[in-house]
Amino acid sequence: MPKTEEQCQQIREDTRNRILKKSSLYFARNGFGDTKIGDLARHIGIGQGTIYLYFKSKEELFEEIRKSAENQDEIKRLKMLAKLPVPAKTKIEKLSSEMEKKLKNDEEYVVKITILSQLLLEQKENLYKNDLYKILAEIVRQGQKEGSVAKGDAVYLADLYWGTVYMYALKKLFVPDCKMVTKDTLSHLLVK
Amino acid sequence: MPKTEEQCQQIREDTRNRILKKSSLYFARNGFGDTKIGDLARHIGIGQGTIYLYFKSKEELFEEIRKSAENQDEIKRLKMLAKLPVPAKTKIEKLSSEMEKKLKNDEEYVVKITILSQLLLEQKENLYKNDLYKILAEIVRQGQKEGSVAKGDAVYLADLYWGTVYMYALKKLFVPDCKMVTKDTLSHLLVK
Amino acid sequence: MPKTEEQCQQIREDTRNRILKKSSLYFARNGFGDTKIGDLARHIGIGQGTIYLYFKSKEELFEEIRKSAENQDEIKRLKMLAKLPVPAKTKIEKLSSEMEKKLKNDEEYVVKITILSQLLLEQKENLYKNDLYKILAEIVRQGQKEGSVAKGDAVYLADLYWGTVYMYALKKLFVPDCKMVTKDTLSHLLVK
Amino acid sequence: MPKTEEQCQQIREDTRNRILKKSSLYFARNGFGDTKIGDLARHIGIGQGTIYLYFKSKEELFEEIRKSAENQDEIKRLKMLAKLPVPAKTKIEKLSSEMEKKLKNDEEYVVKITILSQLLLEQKENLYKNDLYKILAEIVRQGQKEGSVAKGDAVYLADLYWGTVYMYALKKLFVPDCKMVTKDTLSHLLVK
DNA sequence: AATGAATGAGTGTTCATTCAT
DNA sequence: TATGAATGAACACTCATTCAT
Repeated sequence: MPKTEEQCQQIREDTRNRILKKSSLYFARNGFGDTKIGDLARHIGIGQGTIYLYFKSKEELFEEIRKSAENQDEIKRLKMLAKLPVPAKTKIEKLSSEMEKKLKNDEEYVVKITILSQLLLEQKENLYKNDLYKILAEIVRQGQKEGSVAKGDAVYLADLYWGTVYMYALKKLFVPDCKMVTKDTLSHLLVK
Repeated sequence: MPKTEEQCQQIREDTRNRILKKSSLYFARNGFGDTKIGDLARHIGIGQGTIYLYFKSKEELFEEIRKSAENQDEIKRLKMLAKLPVPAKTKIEKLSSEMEKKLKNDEEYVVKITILSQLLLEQKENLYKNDLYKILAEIVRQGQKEGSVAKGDAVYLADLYWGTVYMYALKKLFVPDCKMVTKDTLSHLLVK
Repeated sequence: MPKTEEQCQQIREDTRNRILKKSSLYFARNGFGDTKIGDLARHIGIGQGTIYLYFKSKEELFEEIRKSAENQDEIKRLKMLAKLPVPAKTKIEKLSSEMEKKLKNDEEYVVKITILSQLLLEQKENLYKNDLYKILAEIVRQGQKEGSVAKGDAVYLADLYWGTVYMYALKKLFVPDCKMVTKDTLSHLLVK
Repeated sequence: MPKTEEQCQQIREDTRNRILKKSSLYFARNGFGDTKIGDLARHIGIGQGTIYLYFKSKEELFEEIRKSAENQDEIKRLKMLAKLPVPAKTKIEKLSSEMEKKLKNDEEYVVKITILSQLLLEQKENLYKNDLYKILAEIVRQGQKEGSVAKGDAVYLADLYWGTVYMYALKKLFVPDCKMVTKDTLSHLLVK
């Protein structure tokens, strides 16, 4: 007797997500060229052919992963933080605290930030026009007005901040038991 | 008109270095797996076969590049700096000043630091036992004694410092006209 | 409400025949290598797995189709025709008339003749030892004695005749609204 | 020392033609789906990779072969024949004589006509608008006026003629030592 | 020493077949 | 019995390496 339509739908959804999630770690660690579909499939725990039931090619799978790293939740959260009626210093400390936590515990987030950053690096332009940079720069400017943040190019400082986050994400991905950045270190990149 | 043995030797040496230099940029940008010998040869401006007159394999070429990134001049210079009879703050400022200059102007150095860092990331152990880390940590400890450097794990701080340098090297490699870190920012990662 | 054993048997038989019939058209059009089980199942309107409930493999299905194309009814009919106590000319005209009708209206027959001919072509030997050839050649010889059929190698003429039938079967299979051979044209391949 | 540009050009041209020629026989015999690149390469006597230096994919190679089968020399010759100031009967006899010779001796031509015919069959429309059909039909009409060709639809007769040629090409391709059509048989398809 | 056409081992992708439901 | 998701062997294609010139 055939499976119901719903069951099939569910199975397909699940498998697709499983592939995406497990692949993203693999690609983040090994890059595109060094990732072999055979190894990847074994790592996910499925047959090679199964990947091609869900993605047309290795390249499409990679793009799909990149797309999902680009999703806008992150930016929405940051926007909300930026709009809160609190001092910039508080915002920065809250952001740093969150980052510390995520970098420490949330592997999915670490992978996502790594992939997202590689995307930004490769775009070769607009790097600083990215929303993450623009919003953080805005907070920096607020902090400079309030006197809590050191003077200087706000975008430069936002760049320093996100760059540091990226660097520690990379480290987390590759170095087991690496030293992880603290919220204080992150905050002090911006606040006096 | 036959060339003298010396001339031949010289030509070989030159070609070899040309391959090494151009390749290192290519590998640093694309990684090992994504670098095709065909593309590389075209980028260098020589025939594919020529590469194999100078290197046994793609892997050997890559290793050669890594080796030259690992050379010890850097560490010697840092050791000498560490031994100078001056305050830690001065050492750190001198180091940061040098780094700023090299990151800005010396593409070869930028490539080198990128490759070296990738090596360290992939080693997965000993990261903090590397001489660069140990020596800088020593300077940090000196600074902490002298009261110019904030308290905290010296290795953590050394790691933060070199990580930041690496991050900006990466940025330089991928983002044209990127904002570059200043010697002050670098120094302030360590000194109060 | 459980079905009786008979009903089950009947259903199985029906499905099996449905697969055979629809597949034979598909195989005749696309050949073995270009026929994908997935496409075939979709074309039949059943699940891929279902085919394997009735046939062990793609190859067995194909063989089954070939076998049913090879069945001997055709030859029996021709043998009976050959034995009739009438002039060869009459036999040829009757045969041609039948062929015209079948080529025009009986798709199943068209498919069968196509597959059968491909079989004969690929056998690479014995082509002229096939019963169809031998019996028609016999009729041709009778006609030559009777003076109604042109002189010449009887097998050559039989070959010409069946070849022409095959060619129009092919045409029917691929070209919608193609011009179809007439009984007169067929007859005149043999009779003066 | 590098080969000269000319030499390379020549080698490339030669290899490309060799692949095309040998492949066309292989594809004609086995069809697209049953032709494995590995087998094909072995049959040609080159490495698998070599094929991909000259053709982007198996499909492109196949298309290239089809294209070269479609070339217009054939049609030009037929056009010239049609325009000659001689009776239709003579034209038909000359054409048939040529066909007999080519079918017997010119394997390249046999392959070409097979591929071309498969193309025509698969086009599913316009079959009778093809120049070969139109020109031969013209000759038939001339013959009918002259009284040498039997009455009837000229296109039907042209179709019968070319179909027979195709059928014998197929036979030649698959059946070794097959009986081959004579110029007389071909002519008598049209002339009284 | 230099080239680029040729190679085949290795990788990506398809598809006949199996299997859980 | 029927299904279609999953599988892996077979096949298409790529690319590091070789070799004739």
